[in-house]
Amino acid sequence: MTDVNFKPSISPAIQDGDHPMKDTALPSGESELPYDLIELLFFAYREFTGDPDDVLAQYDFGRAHHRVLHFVDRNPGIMVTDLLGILRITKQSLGRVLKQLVDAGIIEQREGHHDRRQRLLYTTERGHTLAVDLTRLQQKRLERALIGLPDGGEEIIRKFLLQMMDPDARADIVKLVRSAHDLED
Amino acid sequence: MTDVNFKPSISPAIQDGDHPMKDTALPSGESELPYDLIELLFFAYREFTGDPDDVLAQYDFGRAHHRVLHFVDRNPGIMVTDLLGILRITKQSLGRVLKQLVDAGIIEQREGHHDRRQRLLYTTERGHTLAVDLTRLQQKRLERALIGLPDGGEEIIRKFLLQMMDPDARADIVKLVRSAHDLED
DNA sequence: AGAATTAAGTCAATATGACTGACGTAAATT
DNA sequence: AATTTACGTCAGTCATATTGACTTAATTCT
Repeated sequence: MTDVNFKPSISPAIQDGDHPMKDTALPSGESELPYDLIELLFFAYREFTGDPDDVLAQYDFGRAHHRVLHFVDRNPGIMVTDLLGILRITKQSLGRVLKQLVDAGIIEQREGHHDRRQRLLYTTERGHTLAVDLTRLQQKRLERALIGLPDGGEEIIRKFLLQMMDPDARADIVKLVRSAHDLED
Repeated sequence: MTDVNFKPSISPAIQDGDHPMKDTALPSGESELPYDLIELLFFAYREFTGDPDDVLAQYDFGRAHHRVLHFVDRNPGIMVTDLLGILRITKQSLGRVLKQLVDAGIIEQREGHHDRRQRLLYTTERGHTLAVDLTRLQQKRLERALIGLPDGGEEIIRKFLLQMMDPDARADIVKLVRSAHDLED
């Protein structure tokens, strides 16, 4: 361990009261800005994506590999083009990560039957196992987060997250996510 | 525009039914894994962080700058050490980003009164304005996401996000986020 | 008063994941 | 036959992060 502060005091210095402009005006309703939700989203998402990291590190993989693995495992036989569309990265970016996953025996490519230009993507048995392991880590955190919510809480979370998407993107997302289709109000 | 697929069809090739192992077994209750929440979180967070990008690009800033700006604006007079703790990055990483923000007149550093080693961080007037502008972008998306949720929906979201954190980290987060303190169950 | 610790910063090298731009090849579509 | 699509590759770059070593100044501890 070198320089990094893992568990800091997190106590901003409120010692001297001469902040330049805070407390002085709040010109246009700034006090109503949803700072709490914004920050909670930041911290929650960081924790959420952090869980799989240790496991992935054992394979010399990173988050990019996780994302590819996840969506291939969830959409067996997906085309490279469609995967690029989901991840919104370039094929050059995908290329390196995908090659490493194929070389490691996590993902395999098969020629399309109807269209022989396609290299359809599948997880191998090992790859599927890894994908499920990582999902279970995230499942644990989600289950803890859902504890104590009122009835229908999970549905509310789902609706909230879906509505975070631009309206015209929602249909596509719902199609992709599948199990969320029951809240297409 | 070159190679990138911005609005793809997102329709995994379900054409050929010979997936290697899917639909064949589901050995250990995999069907109950919360794939929908996991994917919705991924897409929702991407949209959420994507909003400020265009504005930031005009200043030649990226997400790293946004995070620093946000937490400095929210915690005027914060110590460098505490900021490092919140962001969980090294001071070398912070160094470059912070220098650019200071050079651009977005953040200013002042010597601590009680401890002259400290370089307490404040947003300038310009910096504060930028921070608020970015927050308002995210506010818009959040408000759209909260539409149509039942009464107490926002509280449920807040509780969910807070419970995504490890229990021992929650107190610190609550202290930092402040406005969330009413749900410390 | 002297030693140890803390706050902040710097130099140097490296890794990861992304990007742009330009091309190439095979297969399908028009 | 011409065009488009699917996929891949070569080459260079950028943003953000890392590790490790070291310095300076100021505070705290003994």
